[in-house]
Amino acid sequence: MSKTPTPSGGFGPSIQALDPWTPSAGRMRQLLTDDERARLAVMSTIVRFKKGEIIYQEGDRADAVFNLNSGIVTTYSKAPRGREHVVAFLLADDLFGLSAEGLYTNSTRALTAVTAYRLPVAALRSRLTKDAELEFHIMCKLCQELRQARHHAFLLSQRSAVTKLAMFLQLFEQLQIAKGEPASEIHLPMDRSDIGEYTGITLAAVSRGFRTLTIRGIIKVRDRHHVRIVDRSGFEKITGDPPQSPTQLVEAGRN
Amino acid sequence: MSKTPTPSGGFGPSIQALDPWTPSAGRMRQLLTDDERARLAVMSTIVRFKKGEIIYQEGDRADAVFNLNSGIVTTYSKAPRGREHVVAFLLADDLFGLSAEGLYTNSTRALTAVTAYRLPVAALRSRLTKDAELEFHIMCKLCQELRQARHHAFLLSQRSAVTKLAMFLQLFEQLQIAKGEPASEIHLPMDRSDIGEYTGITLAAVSRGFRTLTIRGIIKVRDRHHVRIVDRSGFEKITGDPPQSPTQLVEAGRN
DNA sequence: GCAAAAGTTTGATCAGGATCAAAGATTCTG
DNA sequence: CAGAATCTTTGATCCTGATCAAACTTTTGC
Repeated sequence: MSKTPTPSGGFGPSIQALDPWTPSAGRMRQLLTDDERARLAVMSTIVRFKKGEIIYQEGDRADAVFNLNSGIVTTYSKAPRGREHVVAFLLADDLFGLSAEGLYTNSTRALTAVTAYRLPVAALRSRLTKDAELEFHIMCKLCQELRQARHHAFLLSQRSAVTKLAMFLQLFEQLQIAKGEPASEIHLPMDRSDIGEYTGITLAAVSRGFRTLTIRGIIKVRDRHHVRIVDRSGFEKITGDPPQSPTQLVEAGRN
Repeated sequence: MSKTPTPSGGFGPSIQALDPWTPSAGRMRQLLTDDERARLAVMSTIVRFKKGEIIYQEGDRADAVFNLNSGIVTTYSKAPRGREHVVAFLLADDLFGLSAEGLYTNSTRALTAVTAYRLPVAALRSRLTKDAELEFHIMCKLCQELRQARHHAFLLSQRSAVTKLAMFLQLFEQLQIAKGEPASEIHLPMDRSDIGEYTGITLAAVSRGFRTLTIRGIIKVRDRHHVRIVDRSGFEKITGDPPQSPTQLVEAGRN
């Protein structure tokens, strides 16, 4: 340990600066190039998890990072009163395995059957040392995460359960669009209690929230995992969102 | 860009990996070395803001980044129903000015009289292109921000107003410790409504929350801006936090 | 294909906060 | 320093969502 990096701990968020780190419209979800992906792939092994299986737990020694290939994963942490707080839902191409002090900072569980690439931290680290391009892309991912985390906080700061729910649906709709999938119907792979733990409301409130939106003619629930927004303007009145364009790259920045 | 450091992975939605980006115990609040700071300083100008002054607003053209020198700044964004959502409080040495698509993503206001360095984005960008060290440190800051944003989300996911308030106090206490200031008394430079907007509860609820904690003998409120925790274990029972050590650097990573 | 398990809806009750409102403190400002 | 503007406390009322619990429904495992 020599001159260490030094970060700050401010509370405040510190870096709220910079800018060029915004994904280009076309590649919202894939921040790495195919090339980079391939180079990393040779250093990794494929791992599979069954639905419900725990991939790692908070506090476990963090010796590897994962790149989700297929399926859905949820990251969560323990909250008081035996509850769980869902930090995020991870989709294909997401990287996960964040750690601090060599230990994972939260737990992850496969929500569906999952396949992922498991990349030893040591390998990634040595690769990063020589690959500035890769490092830059990881920086982009960090910025993206930061934006997402703040959006999550914003969602949680809403007072009404229905608003939180609507914002949650909106989030998933946008994710789906970013993935290039048809968006006429929103696919929610997780169950009601996961939604509750993400939105900070109870299971029962989630259910009632869906009913309320249905009764008001805002959404139509096909089945447990499929919802369609039938009254767009009513929906936007609830989320408070006018149109809101997807993030886009403005300035290439590097090279 | 040559030898780069050793970041970590991405997550959640994307980067949730890697590790070494954890502040070293000693210099929690200063991510940049004095050297780097000096090099950036020559490219910046000093700006001053009076208490209550708006530094920039969401949507303004983002042509500069700021490094807070003295005073307290708050970042916020507009929420439905004319409310404001406080994203963070910024203290000395924090960088701010995050943007996307060339526009600031939120607004900032001086909570007290403020002095800051104003650094044109173009200058920073060109500097970053040649300075891997600096880039690494900025990466550290991003990781830190991400942790903070997630902590904020966690706080907001709590059901009880008193719990949120206690977690908020805990946060400020830790910040103060990180800054190397005596921590027997917590200094809260913002007013009650700012606290409410950060914790997602109303002004009135903040006030009642302080009273509740006082009545229960957990805290003692000296005045508007000074609180002391008098019953530590009772306090920790509320926040759900046992001891919780401050983040620390595990692996130097780079030369 | 049928039980058992898991997940979901719905009900009834209750408490914690939101809201609206007014009175008390503090801190500006001229 | 007095009056104004701001911030904070406290009150009264109402409503949303938490809780506890029971009836349904869908999925899973044999």
